[in-house]
Amino acid sequence: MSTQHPAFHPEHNHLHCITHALEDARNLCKKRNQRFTPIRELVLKTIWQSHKPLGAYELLPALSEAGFNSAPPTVYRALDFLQEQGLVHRIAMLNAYIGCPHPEHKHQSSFLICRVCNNATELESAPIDKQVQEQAKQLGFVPEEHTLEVIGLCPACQKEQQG
Amino acid sequence: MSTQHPAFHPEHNHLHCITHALEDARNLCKKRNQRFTPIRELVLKTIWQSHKPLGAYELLPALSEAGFNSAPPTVYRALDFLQEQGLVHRIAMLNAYIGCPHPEHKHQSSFLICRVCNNATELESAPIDKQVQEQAKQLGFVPEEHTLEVIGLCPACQKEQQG
DNA sequence: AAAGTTGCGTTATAATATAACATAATTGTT
DNA sequence: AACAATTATGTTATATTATAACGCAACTTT
Repeated sequence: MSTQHPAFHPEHNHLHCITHALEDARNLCKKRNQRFTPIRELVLKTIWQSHKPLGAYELLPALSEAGFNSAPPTVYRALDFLQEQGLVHRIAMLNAYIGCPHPEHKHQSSFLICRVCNNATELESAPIDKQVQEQAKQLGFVPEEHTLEVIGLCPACQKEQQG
Repeated sequence: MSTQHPAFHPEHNHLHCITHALEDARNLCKKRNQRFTPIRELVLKTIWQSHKPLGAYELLPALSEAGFNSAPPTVYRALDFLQEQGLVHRIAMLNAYIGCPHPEHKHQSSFLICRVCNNATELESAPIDKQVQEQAKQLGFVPEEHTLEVIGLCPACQKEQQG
């Protein structure tokens, strides 16, 4: 479980998450003939510094420090690209962005988000998809994409609250 | 089905929706000892002018026309109240607000939203709740609230697209 | 090497939301 | 009814998030 959902396991080796995500991204972009430019890579790397969703403006300092232009359009363009490639998801409730741990296949976005530590973990979307399909079908609606965002308490923060 | 989910049935008598929603709101507020002030009522009524989610700034003209102050805080305060009372839901993907057709019991928010006509209909949340509970439990996460937002094509707009 | 496409720099501004504080209206208490 | 306490609204200013528009640079294809 820890390897599949490291967000709620503070003891995990996060370097693995980062390097794996960046390698994945490089490979996917190559396979798809998409350009994984330095800016895009840096934005993705910055997002992956933690499992906490980051706002667009929180990504600007990293660009600035690396000597790039750091006006909003720069980061929004990178985010658009990364979202198109499925490398990051946007969490609408938070106006924030988070890395996707399995970007190989396009899928819908579902997250558990801890309201205390802000860590977020992506859920398997298949079971939700099925539910959505069923209910939509009854109404004659054709679903194209969706987002599910769950706020609550992660295991670690539950313990904190008891103490 | 038409009465339960009028949003996707253009022929429905929408006056019923409006009057019913306002009556519901009046009764609920009385029961809960909450003040259903003219501003709050007007904002709710304006939201209920259609089944399309409205942005906060789209609500301001109605306030202005009725002679109220129409600076943003006015409408946001009304929206906060209405959300607390479960009379409207916020749709995060759209930064928009929509009336709740069954505000009696607090519940999670789930919507099908047509990307062409913008009409939105609320889903029964119980089945989704169950899914969320199950997946959350496996990770030791305690869900507190969630939103599910599905973009797609409503029945009417599917027909349009064929023609 | 030229043309076409894609990405980036830059400036300005749009769209959404909240902070802070004063005044008014309502409610509860004597 | 008068007062105090609470809740709602008016008002000004500003924070936060996101996009438009346009020119230049870098890559890609031929």
